[in-house]
Amino acid sequence: MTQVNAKVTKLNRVERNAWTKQKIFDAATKVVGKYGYAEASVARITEQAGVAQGTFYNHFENRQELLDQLLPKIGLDMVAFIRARTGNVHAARQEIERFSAFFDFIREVPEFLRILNEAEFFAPIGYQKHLDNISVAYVRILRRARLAGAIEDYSDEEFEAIVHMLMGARGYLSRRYSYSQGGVTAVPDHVISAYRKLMTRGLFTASGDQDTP
Amino acid sequence: MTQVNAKVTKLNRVERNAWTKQKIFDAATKVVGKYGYAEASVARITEQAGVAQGTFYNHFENRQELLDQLLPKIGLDMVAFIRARTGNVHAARQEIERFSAFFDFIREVPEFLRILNEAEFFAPIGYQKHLDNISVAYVRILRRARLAGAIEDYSDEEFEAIVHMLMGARGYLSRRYSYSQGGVTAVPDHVISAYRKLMTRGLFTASGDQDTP
Amino acid sequence: MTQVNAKVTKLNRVERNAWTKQKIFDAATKVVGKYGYAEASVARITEQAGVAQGTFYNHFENRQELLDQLLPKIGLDMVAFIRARTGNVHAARQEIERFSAFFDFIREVPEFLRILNEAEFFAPIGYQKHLDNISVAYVRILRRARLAGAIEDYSDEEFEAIVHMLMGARGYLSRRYSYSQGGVTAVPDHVISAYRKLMTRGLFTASGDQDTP
Amino acid sequence: MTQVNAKVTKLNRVERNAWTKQKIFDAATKVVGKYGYAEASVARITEQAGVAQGTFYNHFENRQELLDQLLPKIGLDMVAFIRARTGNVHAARQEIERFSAFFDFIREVPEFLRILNEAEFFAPIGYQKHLDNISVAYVRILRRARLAGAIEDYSDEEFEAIVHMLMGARGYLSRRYSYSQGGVTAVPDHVISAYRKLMTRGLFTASGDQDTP
DNA sequence: TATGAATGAGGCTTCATTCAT
DNA sequence: GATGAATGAAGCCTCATTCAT
Repeated sequence: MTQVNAKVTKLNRVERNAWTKQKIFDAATKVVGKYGYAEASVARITEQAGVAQGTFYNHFENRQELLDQLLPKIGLDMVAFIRARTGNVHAARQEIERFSAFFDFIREVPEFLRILNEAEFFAPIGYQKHLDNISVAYVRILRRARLAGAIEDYSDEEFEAIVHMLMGARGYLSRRYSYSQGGVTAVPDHVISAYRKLMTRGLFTASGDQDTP
Repeated sequence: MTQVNAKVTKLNRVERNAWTKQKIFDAATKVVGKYGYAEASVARITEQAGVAQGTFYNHFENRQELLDQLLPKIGLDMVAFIRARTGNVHAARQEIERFSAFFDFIREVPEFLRILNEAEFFAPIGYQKHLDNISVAYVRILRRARLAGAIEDYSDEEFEAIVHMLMGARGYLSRRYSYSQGGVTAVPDHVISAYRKLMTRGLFTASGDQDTP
Repeated sequence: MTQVNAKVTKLNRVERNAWTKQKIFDAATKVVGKYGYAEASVARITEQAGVAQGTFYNHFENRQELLDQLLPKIGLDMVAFIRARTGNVHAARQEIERFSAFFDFIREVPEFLRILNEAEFFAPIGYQKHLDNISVAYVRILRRARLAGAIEDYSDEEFEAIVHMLMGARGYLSRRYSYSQGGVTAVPDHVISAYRKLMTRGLFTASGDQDTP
Repeated sequence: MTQVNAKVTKLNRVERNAWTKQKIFDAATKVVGKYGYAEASVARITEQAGVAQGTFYNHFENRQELLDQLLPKIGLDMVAFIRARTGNVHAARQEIERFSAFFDFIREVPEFLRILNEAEFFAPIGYQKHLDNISVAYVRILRRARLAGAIEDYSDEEFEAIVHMLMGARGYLSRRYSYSQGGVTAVPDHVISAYRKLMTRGLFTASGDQDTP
């Protein structure tokens, strides 16, 4: 929602063009964030943007194209946000920080949650793009941790699975704890601590369970 | 999809009634599984069921009511399925079995995945009911494992968070690995092994990370 | 709403039949009175009567037939009611009494108002029958008053027109003043007095207006 | 039914817009006049208007909104029509003229009758608006007549009641005498004369009836 | 490029009536 | 005669998209 220019002063053709498109983008973010994809009709979006319905089709092939661009765009903002909040500490600590920062971002951009959650079904292309963005970056982080000795005995393939688990858990928890009527609430401490424990010791004690049966 | 009777032999009124409702249920399962809730119009469902559109409203108040009944119904089938596949072994091993059995069930009832995934947005009431069904049972299992000494140092609140994480991870992975055009594929071994490791040792080594900073 | 028998003791075939039909009648009176003809679906009426939908068609050719029987039936109750309230006084006084009694009846049978008012459009056949019932009786009354010298210089044809005017005025006023949420209110005194004046002196003074121009 | 332009020559956007709305209005007038409100489906109206069903909703929020605008619109035409036909004569004579002119208008705009009569139930908002339009004007006329000495001894409250009676009688009579299959017939002379007598002398002779009993 | 009215397919739901039991 | 599930036509409304201005 990078509002380019609150006051239109003197824009050339190209700028006016981009400015209109941006208005539509911002409107879509608000509308989808508030009502969800299903209720995000072109009429509603253009009304919110303050342009005519026809204008929409000068900037997007169709409704779906816009919807599919929404999540990846904001998703990158999220990556930047989380990276900025991650200190230079031990890998396990970093992961907890990322976990927390994720929830902070949701509070910062409340629309994100709904846009993310519903995207899988309403904007599958955009969703896939977002997933790739995130998971590639995440696996890289885990590899680096392994090099540093903070992770042992996980293969690259297993990393990928782990990343998906973490993303899944995260998404799930965010839906469970972060929705609140009107605003977004913090995640309770016990969720954080459970996450830390799971990350550092696993759930079960080793006794009585051997890896190879 | 408990097809009561493939051939109508001689049913009394009550049975015919139930049979019709079941036909609608089965049809809905197929339609939602194939096209998703959003495309599951009453017209499509009744056509698939082989009844008139009006008949639908003799059995359900409205479209939403049916959609909200779909997941909890199949969800209980799933619980039974998983329970039947869980041996009397150490708690950690059991959890892995459950994890695997979940994916087996998806192959058994391929519609379940989509019905589950989309329910959160399209059938929120049914989704909540399903969630409660599952998470209550799950927390009980974890508590028992704690009593048996297989889990240490997790509080009840943390259990709840863990359950949500596990459910989230599971759902996510199922979407990632189980969709295939037309059919459903098995989950790769490295996903299982990654899961086992996460459960039994956590992700990170303890060195360099203290619980209290 | 002549509830034949509160307790069903021992009825033969014919009596049971009449009893069922009466139940449907009473139910229709309540339903139309409360919701209007448009909302008086067969389903609603039979539900209120406590019989199955199919039963309805054992007693009435179709929905319309019932609706058309409703008003004439209650209309005759009204005539009887008004007659019972009309004293043996001068014709003009009698007319005022009838006018008042009409509004009393509405309070006695609150369903009547709606059944009467909407009948013109939803049960035209029944409406016409009711109209004939009433207007024939009314003209007879006026004739008698003319014989007695209480009315002068009105022809039979003009009587008919007057009756229609009186009925029209009455119906209109009843709608204007008698509806109240839930119950029925009395008609204000000034309406009664305006009516009396109109009946006994007309609206305009004679000065300056000759009958023949 | 102010047909702006039978042939579309060269209209700008605003004009085209108004023109379409007018087409829908005219169509609705015809359809309601012919079939009544209950049968005036959006499909029928738009078909008659020669536009798509969806177009309807570009000009009216919903079906009811149009229906509620219909009567007040034509009602004002009627007021103008009647006023144009009312000469500068004695008040009583004027009232007779209005009475006659009302029936003339019905012959001029045959749809009006049905639109007026059914409005009370099918377009209550529009009906109320129309009523207010008319009755306010009517009471004003009566007051002026009282000032001029043409009416004596009626209070303002009684005026209001009288107006309602007159409107009721008029409506009733119009339904009784003006409907004819296909066309509209004139009102018989004896109705007019009965009306005049009622207005100028009342119905009953004074003898034997005192105002205070 | 911006506009916004026009389009028409498609969705959900209601309801009078039929008919097998 | 009573039942009530089944039927299918019809109604209102939404909405993505097109197109003339």
